[in-house]
Amino acid sequence: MRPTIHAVAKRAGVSIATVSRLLNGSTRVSAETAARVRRAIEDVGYLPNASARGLAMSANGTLAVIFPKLSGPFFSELIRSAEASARETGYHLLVYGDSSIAEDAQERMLGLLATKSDGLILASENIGLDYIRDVQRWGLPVVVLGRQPDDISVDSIRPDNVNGAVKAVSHLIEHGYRRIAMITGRRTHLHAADREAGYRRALYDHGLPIIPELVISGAFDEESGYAATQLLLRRRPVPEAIFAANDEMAIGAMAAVREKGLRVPADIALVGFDDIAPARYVHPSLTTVDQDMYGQAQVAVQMLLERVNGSDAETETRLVPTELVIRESCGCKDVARDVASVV
Amino acid sequence: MRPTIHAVAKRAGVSIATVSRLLNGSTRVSAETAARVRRAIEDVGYLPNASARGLAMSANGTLAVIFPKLSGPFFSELIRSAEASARETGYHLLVYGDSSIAEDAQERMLGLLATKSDGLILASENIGLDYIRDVQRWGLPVVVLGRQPDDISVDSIRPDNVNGAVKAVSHLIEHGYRRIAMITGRRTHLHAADREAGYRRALYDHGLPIIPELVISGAFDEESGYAATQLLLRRRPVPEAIFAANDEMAIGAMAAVREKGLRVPADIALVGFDDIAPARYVHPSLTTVDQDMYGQAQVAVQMLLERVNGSDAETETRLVPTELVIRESCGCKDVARDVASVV
DNA sequence: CTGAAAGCGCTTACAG
DNA sequence: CTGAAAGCGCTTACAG
Repeated sequence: MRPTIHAVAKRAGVSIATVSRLLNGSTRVSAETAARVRRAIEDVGYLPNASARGLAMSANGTLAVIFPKLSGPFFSELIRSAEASARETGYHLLVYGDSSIAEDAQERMLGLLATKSDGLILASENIGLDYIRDVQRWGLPVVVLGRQPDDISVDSIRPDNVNGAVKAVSHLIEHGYRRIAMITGRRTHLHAADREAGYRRALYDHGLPIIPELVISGAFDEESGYAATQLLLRRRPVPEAIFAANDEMAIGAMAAVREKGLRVPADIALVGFDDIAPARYVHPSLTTVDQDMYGQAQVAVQMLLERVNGSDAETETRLVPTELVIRESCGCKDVARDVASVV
Repeated sequence: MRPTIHAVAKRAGVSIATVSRLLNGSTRVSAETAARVRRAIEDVGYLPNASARGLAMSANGTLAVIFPKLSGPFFSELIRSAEASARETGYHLLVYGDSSIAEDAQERMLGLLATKSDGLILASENIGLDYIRDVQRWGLPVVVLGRQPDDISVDSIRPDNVNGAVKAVSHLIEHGYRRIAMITGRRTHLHAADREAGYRRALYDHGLPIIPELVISGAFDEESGYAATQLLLRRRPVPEAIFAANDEMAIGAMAAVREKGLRVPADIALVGFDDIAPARYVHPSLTTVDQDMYGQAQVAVQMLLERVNGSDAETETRLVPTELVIRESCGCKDVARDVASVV
């Protein structure tokens, strides 16, 4: 039997109300009594029961995050960051894979999760709007990360795609490249539209024309980046540089360029977006834009806690700054001859 | 106000005991009543309160994992796998970074965590034995993953390092290499001793001598792998292959070999251990041993649940099988000329 | 500053 | 099969 607040009270010769007050930082406890109670807590080895506390306060001091099938580093930054932020503010973090949600009868899942946490970070694209609505209807604050729920009023966080793309393309322009192609994605894709907008803005700002035949749509995977690049390489003159809307497509592009017997960046420079793990290890290493998942998760927790603490401000989308990560593929650095880039 | 069990009972015209029985799968409810209660639950949109339930049952249906500063893919496999296994058995998963634990006054941290979960997976090397003892004293089942707590009786999980090393070295031997060096670690390192034992066994099984000057100790990082290899390359004759006790050291070794103007695997073959993310992306890609973090986490949850469910069997260490991942650095495949390995 | 008591929302013997 | 009631371990007005 674990010691309860009663054991502490008995030992200290006070009522449980007093113990509780001390525990909850109330000042309405005399110094003497406080000392005695603290000793008693030590003596009996007391730890407050979270369920009892949760029941009494109707709050459980826990946040939940539903995580997606992200690639490794994104995933770990997401969880690490959310956990660290939660911890800092005294919250605990519950995690759920989005597949757990999708498979179960939503009701049940919702139920369990909804009564176990005070707020939810939804970091997956695979959860339907209905789920969000259910959670909201239940009075659980939600914050969405990495997707764009248009038809619903909910707080969300996203990387500053436009500025990231502007930085990437401006960097290429500053290298002296003028004929810069882009591999984009469907306009409906959360990030594609904004990254393309950034591309256009950078060209515009530097007085360069947008050449429609240099903008090709891919599907955000390696294969489509490869295919798009094959098309781009048939344009005359051949583009001097390619900006891919994500790293997967950039890596596909790299393969296509190589296959043509051309070199990156000597013949064609290349910049991606996201800074996924392989970006550092491909050869040449890929210049790209970091979307700062750590920062995004931090902001997510922060926004969520505002809601948990009762804010009823209008829902909003918070943009997290993106940063250019300069490596070899843009032509800034000599391409290493061996594995040095990973040593 | 969220609906409670009373609202359901009222609507269904039964007592809350009956609702509770239905919810908990008791069969002692007539079909008619059950149907009525189920409807009522739907109608009022009822979800059982986890805190109340936890308090009444003195169990909260939650497992906790303290995670380490692992590299990306290990980390995500650990969390994903633990979450999936927990979910399958109806448990929720709470996560904590080990730094959260280390910094706080242990008491508080322990307190919060201990009353919020029914069992703990400790996947970090950075937690002192005292912490484990405290948790155990509190009656919370613990299972340790990825470390070797000698002085304490606790269940643990580890990869089958010996057999992994045997496979790796045997593979090199089957390639025809005879003069096989090893970069190992301090004997006190959890994995080093076993991996070295596997190396020795493989040589022994194939009737090959163990040449002391070909076994050099590193520190499980790239730098020491690099340094150890520089030494190895001064041996005469030069080793035909190197088995590094982990991938970081193997990658360091790769750099050292290259720097000497030698080629991997043509001049010196190389095998690592762990299958970290870069292993796929270095050039040539690294043959290595997968320590199956997903499987380890699965077994961890399973062992933990046995304890949670009351098992008082002797504590034990469960070994999770390791598997050889054949890539280019052992000489099995032609080394790709470009980024094809990542495409 | 402190205590007695009600209440948070469940589960589960105990009767019937 | 079903209900009344006690109890899980806290918090928090309400008095004093």
